Amino acid sequence: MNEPHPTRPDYEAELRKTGVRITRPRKVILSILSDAGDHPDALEIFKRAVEIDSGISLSTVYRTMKLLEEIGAIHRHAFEGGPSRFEPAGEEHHDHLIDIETGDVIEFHSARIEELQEEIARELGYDIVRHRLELYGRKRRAGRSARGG
Amino acid sequence: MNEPHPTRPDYEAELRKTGVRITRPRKVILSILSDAGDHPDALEIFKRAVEIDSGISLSTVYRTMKLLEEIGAIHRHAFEGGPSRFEPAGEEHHDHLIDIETGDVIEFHSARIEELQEEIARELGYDIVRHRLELYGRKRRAGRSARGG
DNA sequence: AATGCAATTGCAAATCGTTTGCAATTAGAG
DNA sequence: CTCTAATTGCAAACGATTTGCAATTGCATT
Repeated sequence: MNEPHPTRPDYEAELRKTGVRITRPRKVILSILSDAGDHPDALEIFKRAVEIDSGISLSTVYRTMKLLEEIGAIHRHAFEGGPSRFEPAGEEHHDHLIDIETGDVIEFHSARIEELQEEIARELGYDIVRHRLELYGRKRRAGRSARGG
Repeated sequence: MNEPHPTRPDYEAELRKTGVRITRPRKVILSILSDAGDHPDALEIFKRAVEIDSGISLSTVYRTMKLLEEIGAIHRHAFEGGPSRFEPAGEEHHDHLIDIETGDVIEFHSARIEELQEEIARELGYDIVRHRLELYGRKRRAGRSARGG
């Protein structure tokens, strides 16, 4: 068995805390998010949800994602091109490397880069509110030396 | 007055080079881009264009931006929230700090960050094809040390 | 367990930024 | 100046997301 995330988020608790109803559609969506190891978009979440309860609508998925984002339970990422993709907010801060061939997302973190960002902003007279660092790349061809091909 | 860009791009030449027609609408749009010191979006370019030639359509602006992007004459940036914004491709590579209050864009560059990005990607087994580093912040309240000017 | 009502839903229509099909116009080679 | 393919404006189509609305439902209350 593989743990999708180090910190399994208890979304229902988070929702209750904000005085929001735990409805059937929300339960389904929340369960999907809980064990999503990837970074699905709204449509993908919708598809997974329909398999569990065919009555769920795409609007509800969008509404739920917005709700979860507002209470800070998930993060929304608008990677180049595609629709927004989501991930639980539990983990600690990280940036993303997107495989431009597969769409796979790899998380990474660099304290040094963060420091440099702060430094740059400071020098420009700004306070960073949030930032976005995305690397778009492709898997390096293993084996022979660096060659085009 | 003020030089919008260190390197004033000769868009018409670039277009001619790719065997594309220099039409009236294109001339207008190109002239706007040439002395745009900011990072306007398509609608903004359209508005400026209409002041010069009221016959220009928004579709043509979009088509021209796409064309210029394809030949590598401009860069498109999809900053959080808003529509794509454009800038001449002439300058050397840089990233962006976006003032979340005004929408102003400040350009910066950090060789060190670039290096670190490469290093990270390499360690993850990837080659970076492109990347995106955006800082979203607000002007620091002029406390004591730094003074805005 | 039944009640009541605001929160939530599904649906369809609306929205926003952008692209596209098409018939009319036009740049620019000959 | 002629010719034709490239380009245009327009409106309609687009994909992702949001919204109005009437019907439904969670859940605090009896």
